[in-house]
Amino acid sequence: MTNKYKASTFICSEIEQKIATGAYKDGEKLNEADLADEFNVSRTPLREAFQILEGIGLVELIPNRGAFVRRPTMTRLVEMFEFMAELEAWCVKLATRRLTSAQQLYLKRAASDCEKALRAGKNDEYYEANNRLHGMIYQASGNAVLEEEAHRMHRRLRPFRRKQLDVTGRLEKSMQEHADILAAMDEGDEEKAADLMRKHIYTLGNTYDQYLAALEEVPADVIEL
Amino acid sequence: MTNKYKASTFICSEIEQKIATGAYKDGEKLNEADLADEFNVSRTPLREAFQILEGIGLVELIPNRGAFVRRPTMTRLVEMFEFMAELEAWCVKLATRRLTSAQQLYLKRAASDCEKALRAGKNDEYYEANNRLHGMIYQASGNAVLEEEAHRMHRRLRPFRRKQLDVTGRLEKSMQEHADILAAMDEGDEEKAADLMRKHIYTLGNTYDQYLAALEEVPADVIEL
DNA sequence: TTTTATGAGATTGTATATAATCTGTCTGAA
DNA sequence: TTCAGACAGATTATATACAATCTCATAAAA
Repeated sequence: MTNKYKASTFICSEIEQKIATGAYKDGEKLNEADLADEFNVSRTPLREAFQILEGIGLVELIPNRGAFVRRPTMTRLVEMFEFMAELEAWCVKLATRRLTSAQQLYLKRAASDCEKALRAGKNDEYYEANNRLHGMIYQASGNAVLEEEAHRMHRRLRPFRRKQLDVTGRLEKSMQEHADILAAMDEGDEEKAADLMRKHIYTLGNTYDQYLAALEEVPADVIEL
Repeated sequence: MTNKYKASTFICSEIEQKIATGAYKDGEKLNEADLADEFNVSRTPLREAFQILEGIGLVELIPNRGAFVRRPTMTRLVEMFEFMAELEAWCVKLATRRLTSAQQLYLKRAASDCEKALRAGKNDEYYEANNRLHGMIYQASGNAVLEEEAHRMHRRLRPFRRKQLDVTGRLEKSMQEHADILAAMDEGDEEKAADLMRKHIYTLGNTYDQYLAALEEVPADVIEL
């Protein structure tokens, strides 16, 4: 392995990508020996990667049978976004009640960083600032379990996102949505804030649906929110 | 291993129990070689068990450092119940809209089985029927991702439950709550049904809190709902 | 023909061996 | 003393060896 990280981590993200892009088809069996060969590692780290992938839901592990690709269908992907939307809406609702002034400041800075990055056309920075914004909302919910689950779900959706492309000015709209959510939080209107967040996240699923419903295969990724 | 199952599965539930009961203390390091010795297996299935436990959140895996017990604090346990309550409330809300008559029938039967088991004092049967009831509500939500996450969270809470004991007639109250939830669903009042379910689950956390807040240590388990 | 046995080959599960990394202690220089 | 470097022991990560299980084709029996 050229990478300094644990081999299993690397392998995991590689396979994750291959499943997301469709290089590995749904239901396909992943043979340990073959893949170990392909990645130039032994079966041990590979099996570890399988277990992680099972946790992400991209692989099904059947005892004494092996690992099988479980690629989300269009329907399932929409359900994942629906679930994520609800989680984030709940985070916002709780955060609105419990937000400290320090957290509030942090959120505004993250939002402003998003805007700067967008104007500068720096997608990586936008991505990072956006993560900071959402991450702080998870944290500000004050429920550490909810926070973790939100992060986990976000991570599960990651391979189905696209960092690079801004389709139909979605990013511009996202900026406005961020602002609206923060405004509603400032007003202390938790229902409104939650509702806006739900739509903000769920729009992704819909946009996705709208563009790609006709396609048989689930495409590789989704625009970033 | 005397068991016919995969060793890792067995080991996993053993360690799970030991963490829940406090035999392994929070933050304690789990040494691979020692535990392998203790369970009379090699380190391989043990490492697998660690990974599963990490997914359940009972262990933290630090690369090149090892596995460390992460036993939920009282606060965290309450947060877990809070999260579960919200998940189930959402399930009920969606289920109320989408319930088929077959599913409705299934629910009523499960509820009635709960009652029979309770009267007969058969705790195992109550447990099973109760699971059927809740499981069907997850399924009837129509969102497979939500359904899975509800099951996952239920499983995570399992080691902290107690199947045997009915404290302060909690089970009797649970029966009534089941009936009320189903009634609200029949009426098509999704908000009411969701609210009742939220309280039904969350009561556990509160009951727990009420009884055991004074204790320093998180006790082994919680009454069944 | 259909069904059940059986065995070889393939594949997964577990054990063990080797490599890489960490931890803590010691030394010696500033 | 205090701190960087280095070495030894311990521990984890990975590779390989061995055991258990499954798959599937073949063949014998109903």
